[in-house]
Amino acid sequence: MPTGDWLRRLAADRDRLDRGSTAQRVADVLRDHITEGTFPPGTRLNEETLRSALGVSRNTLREAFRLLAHDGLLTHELNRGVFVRTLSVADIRDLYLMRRMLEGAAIRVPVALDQVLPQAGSAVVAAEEAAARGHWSDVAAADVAFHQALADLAGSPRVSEATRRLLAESQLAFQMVSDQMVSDRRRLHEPCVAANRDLHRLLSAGRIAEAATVLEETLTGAERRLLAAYPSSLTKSSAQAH
Amino acid sequence: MPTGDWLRRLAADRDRLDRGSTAQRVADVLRDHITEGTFPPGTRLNEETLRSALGVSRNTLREAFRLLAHDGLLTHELNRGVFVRTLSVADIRDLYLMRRMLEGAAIRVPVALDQVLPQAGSAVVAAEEAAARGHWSDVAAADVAFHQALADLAGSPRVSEATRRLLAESQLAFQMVSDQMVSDRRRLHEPCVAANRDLHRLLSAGRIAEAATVLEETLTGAERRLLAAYPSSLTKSSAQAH
DNA sequence: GCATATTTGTCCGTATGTATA
DNA sequence: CTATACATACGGACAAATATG
Repeated sequence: MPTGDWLRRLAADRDRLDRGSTAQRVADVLRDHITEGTFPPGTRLNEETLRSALGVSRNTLREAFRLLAHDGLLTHELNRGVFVRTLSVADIRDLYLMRRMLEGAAIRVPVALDQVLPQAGSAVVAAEEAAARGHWSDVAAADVAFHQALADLAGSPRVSEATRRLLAESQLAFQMVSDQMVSDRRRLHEPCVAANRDLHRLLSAGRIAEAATVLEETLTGAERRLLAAYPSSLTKSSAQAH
Repeated sequence: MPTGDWLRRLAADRDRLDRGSTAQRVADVLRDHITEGTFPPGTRLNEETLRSALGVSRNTLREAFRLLAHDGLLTHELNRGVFVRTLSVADIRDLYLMRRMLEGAAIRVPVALDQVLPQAGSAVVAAEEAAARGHWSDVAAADVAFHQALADLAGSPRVSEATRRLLAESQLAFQMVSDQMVSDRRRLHEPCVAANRDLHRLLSAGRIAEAATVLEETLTGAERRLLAAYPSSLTKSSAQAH
């Protein structure tokens, strides 16, 4: 692992560790850095380096690793350590297959429609505002919130939790293909804004069957854009360390 | 925790720890004992007792606990230890809601039909034979294998893995209501045998829409039987320890 | 309510096995 | 093949929380 700029930022995150369960907070800090591209997919996370940078014990750090591995953001390789998850083409297809299953089923059984639909509406507005300003990573975050709200419609803790993990992995997929380039991120996220607006409108009107169709097309479109951007990023293999 | 008959059986399992990652193997041993009712839901698992019985270190045992908590079989309570998961009525409803979503979607997109359908057939035969002999716990195991095969039809690692966890939790639900009584277990599991046979026949014939309907009814029926048996088991609170 | 014993949470140091240079 | 680096597993220690009398 290269001792770069992120080491300073990790040290600055040490004050965030003051509240809550230690391992959980460490996991939160690392999760942010992973989804924001500080640690690109394929990066190996060194135990000792992170331990001293964060000022926690090995057991605590390993517990945080386990939490993130549970979310699919890290992979444990026996006797080799933990790595930021790299997604294959098959992974991306699988990811979106399961998202279509869960989110599609959730909007067809909208038990918690009244409670959750406003949240979806807020996410749509947030995405539109961020898109107008060209803040594409904020658009991505709002898109995540929107699709989480769709899954929450089922009123099922397990469906919501499973979707939370799938969405975290989806962000990983964007990290793999975007390389933080503005043009890439715009091309990937811009189409979602209008689609989510349509979806919210259809759901508000109770036109569930049409909403299901739009959702299916939206997710399939996002999958297609990811896969189209994928091959180019295979050549530049992700940065390793130490 | 009472030092009962299970202590001997745990000691006998020590040789199973010879292959694979230690914590993973410990988790496998404990998982079997939980799903087979050695440790009923609500039981507190004592670290020191299990550690000495299995002959592993505390850290390794705690790692195994984390793996099982990840599968939803154990729950961690701060400074109180780990307990075998107890499922509420809401949990059981949620469990079967998500199973209907995933298995239902899987049989509608039977990508891996040729590879997986034979396994489903074997599970049907095994269930029929076990039912003829009155081995209801074997019927339950075959039913689990059958529904796992249904989920595997999607050809999706994530759907298969999620279903694996849901099925483990479902077994927990049966543990909560059955109390190992033969009449109870028969009433719970017997209806599944013929239904699974029907399902397999319909899938083999490519009659997917009908299969989806039967699957929906089967899962809803199992859920209904579990919930009907649930209230009576609330009075006799689950056995605690020490 | 209080004091005691037990149990868990956290951390350290070390030995061993494995992968990599 | 040797050497180095690293993860795994073990045992021990102490503080904090809980359970027991």
